Amino acid sequence: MDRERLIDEVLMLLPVLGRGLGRPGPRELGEIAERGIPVDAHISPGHVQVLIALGRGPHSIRQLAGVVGVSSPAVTQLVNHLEEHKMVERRHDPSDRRVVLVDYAPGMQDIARRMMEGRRRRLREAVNSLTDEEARAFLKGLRLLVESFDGAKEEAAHGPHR
Amino acid sequence: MDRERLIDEVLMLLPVLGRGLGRPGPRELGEIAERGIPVDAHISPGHVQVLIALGRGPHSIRQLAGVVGVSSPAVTQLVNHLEEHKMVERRHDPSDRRVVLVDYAPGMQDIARRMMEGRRRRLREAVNSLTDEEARAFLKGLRLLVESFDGAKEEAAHGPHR
DNA sequence: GGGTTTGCTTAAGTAACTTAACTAAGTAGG
DNA sequence: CCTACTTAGTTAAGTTACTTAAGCAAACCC
Repeated sequence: MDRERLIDEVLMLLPVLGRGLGRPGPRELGEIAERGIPVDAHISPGHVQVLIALGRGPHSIRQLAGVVGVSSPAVTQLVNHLEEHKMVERRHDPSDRRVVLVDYAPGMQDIARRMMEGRRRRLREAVNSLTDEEARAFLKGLRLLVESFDGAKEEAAHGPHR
Repeated sequence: MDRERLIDEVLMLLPVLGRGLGRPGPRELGEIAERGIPVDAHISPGHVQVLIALGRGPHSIRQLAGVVGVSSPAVTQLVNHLEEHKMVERRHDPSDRRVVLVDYAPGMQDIARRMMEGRRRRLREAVNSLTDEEARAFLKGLRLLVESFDGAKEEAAHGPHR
């Protein structure tokens, strides 16, 4: 397939995905409610990213900002929201009391995972129609794309003529 | 690779891409300005999608909404913005005067393409590090994902218990 | 030729970011 | 140590890209 046409199609599809990820997914709230957990939370892509990142252990605000790809004030707001809904906790790093360590609230790791299940289910359907090889290529493409955007960010930071 | 971990990684990466697509790309405005075209426009992913869609000929607002994946009021606003900057034109379909046909403003097709060149360049770099086979698998994955989100949308529209 | 439907726009509201300005904690030199 | 600088996080204010609801005008339908 012609590369230029492929690029056009990717440019058409990527924003659709970006928006789609933002939608709640109809069932997720109801399901959690059935388990007796008071979640009227609206979970955005950013929230999902934070919850997944915490799966690899506690993170500082700054670390989360890097991983999620947004500014620290944005992470502060994401964490505020998750904290209000008792999904995560803040505590101070004892070795450096400036840094705020964010972690799952006690016992919330599994529940957080279930909260994301609606989104994960749809993703799983899509990924499962791919062969192992295709899945690997797909992920490779995504990573390359992310890299290229990171590059663009730095380019912008150093000024257009550098 | 474990599918579940792959899904987590995709959930981490997709929002990053969604946001990245939104950034202007530092050079693009300057470059256009050099060509003497007065573009102080801020071009969002939605605008890019509209401009690409028009490459396949004029579209009604409703058609654009479908292709771009947003509501018609949103398209109205996108087109307003593009029209203010003389990128596109509105005209009435003579056979049905309700429908507004959107098309490139005269001579703007090439220029529109150049305006998107910054974004396309970064995308091209990424895509060009893929083999033909990988590129095909990547596109296939993207399409599947988009489908799965479209499905979710209808599911939501018909109510959660249907 | 009234009544419904369809296509688009206008209006109003919201979510998720951004940058700039501030506070508090750690670090280093004299 | 205390003053000056740096780093981590939050608060504040503003922007953008959407959403739904309501309105208007053209087309369709017996």
